Amino acid sequence: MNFKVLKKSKKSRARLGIIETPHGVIHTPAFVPVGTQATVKGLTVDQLKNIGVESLLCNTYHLYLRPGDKIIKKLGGLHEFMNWDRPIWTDSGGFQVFSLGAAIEHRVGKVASIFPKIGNQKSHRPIRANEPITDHHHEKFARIMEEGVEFRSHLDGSKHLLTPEKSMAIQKNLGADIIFAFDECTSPLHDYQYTKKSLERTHRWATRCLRTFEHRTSNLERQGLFGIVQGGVFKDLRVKSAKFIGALDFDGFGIGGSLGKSKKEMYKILDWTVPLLPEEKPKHLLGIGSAEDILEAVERGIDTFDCVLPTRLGRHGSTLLTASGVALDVKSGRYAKDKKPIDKKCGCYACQNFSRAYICHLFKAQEMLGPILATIHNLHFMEKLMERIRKTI
RNA sequence: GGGUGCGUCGCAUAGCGGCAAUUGCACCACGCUGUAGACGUGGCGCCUUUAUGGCUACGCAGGUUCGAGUCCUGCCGCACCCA
Repeated sequence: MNFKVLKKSKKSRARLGIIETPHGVIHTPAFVPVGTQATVKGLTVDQLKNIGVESLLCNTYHLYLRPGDKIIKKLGGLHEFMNWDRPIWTDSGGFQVFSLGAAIEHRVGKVASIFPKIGNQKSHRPIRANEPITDHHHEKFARIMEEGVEFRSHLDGSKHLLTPEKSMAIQKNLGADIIFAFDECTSPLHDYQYTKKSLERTHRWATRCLRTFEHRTSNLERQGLFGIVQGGVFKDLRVKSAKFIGALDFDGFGIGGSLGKSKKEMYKILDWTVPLLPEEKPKHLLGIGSAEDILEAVERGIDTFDCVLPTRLGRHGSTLLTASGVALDVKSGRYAKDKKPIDKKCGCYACQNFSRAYICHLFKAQEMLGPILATIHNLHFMEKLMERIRKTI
């Protein structure tokens, strides 16, 4: 993997670049759709290519559990398996440490503006490490240790130990072009002490990943390995992490973990960390993907993004409409007689061919074409957004 | 003509003396940011000062009871069976 900065903005830290991988190039800034289980839910690879998608992000944890990384390796690797010949990224399983662990316990997402509305709680006190779980319906599936993370499979309850070494081995078997170091994504409700402890462990895991990872002579032939900066909302921890991870021999960097309780906090986190990372290497903001957030992050020097938001919103019947990312709830009955396309200025397959009324009907009737068309629209929207950003730089 | 059963919030259901009343569907609103998510949460008689509030409600009319969707009588309607 190689990265070249082609142009730098004079107004901000934004830059235009190109990532070269064994399976082709990624023009940055780029949005990377998520295809967790070796598929972007609902879409064929041809549809993705028509939209202009250059790369996809798949998931180590999910593919390890099913069908198994060894099977995928035998079948010729992930590219061959899913018939996608363009670049693939794989997440390390680090996010599942959170989503199957603290997220269940704390009932939150990684951006804490998504606070739970359960009960009458208006505010959340920070959660201390090892605090007992009181609600049995919210028992977590992940237990974190120095060695790695013990998962209880969400599929069949079986136990699996995922370690930095194992994550690297799985990701090697899957054969993605860009892979991530195994980390712990912390919760916005974790306090300073816990976040610090977790950060130090993630740093040790990062060096273990690098030690396991095979560096070959030619950069272009081999996988690129990205290290992940953690530290939650705490400035000194983020700075410490950016310095530590940034000094290691990674091919690029991800900014991960809890990104605070508001968008402002997220932007601050980027302001603290991005300038401390090697300038010539690509920087990825993990799991962020609203149009507004992407614009702010690009200005702060982020090159690539992955996010489930456009695909998930599409499946759930919300279609992205405007540049600010405001969604139109196309499945709502108020569009049942609306002849207009989702967005009359949009050139996507859905908007060129179908009315809101038709797509609304498909959702009401639970026809699979509804989520498919809405997903096409949303990914097209993201692709155009990134294109516009690249032109502007 | 005789008999049996049944009539509950748009539809379908639960309810067997303390009920504005269960559940599913439909409908409506909101949420979703490295995918346990084609999902989740809430609402769904009317009114209001939104409350340990008021009113009106389980085919219709009476009755028993402190209290009736629930028990009794009659009527109406529907279904099935026997003539």
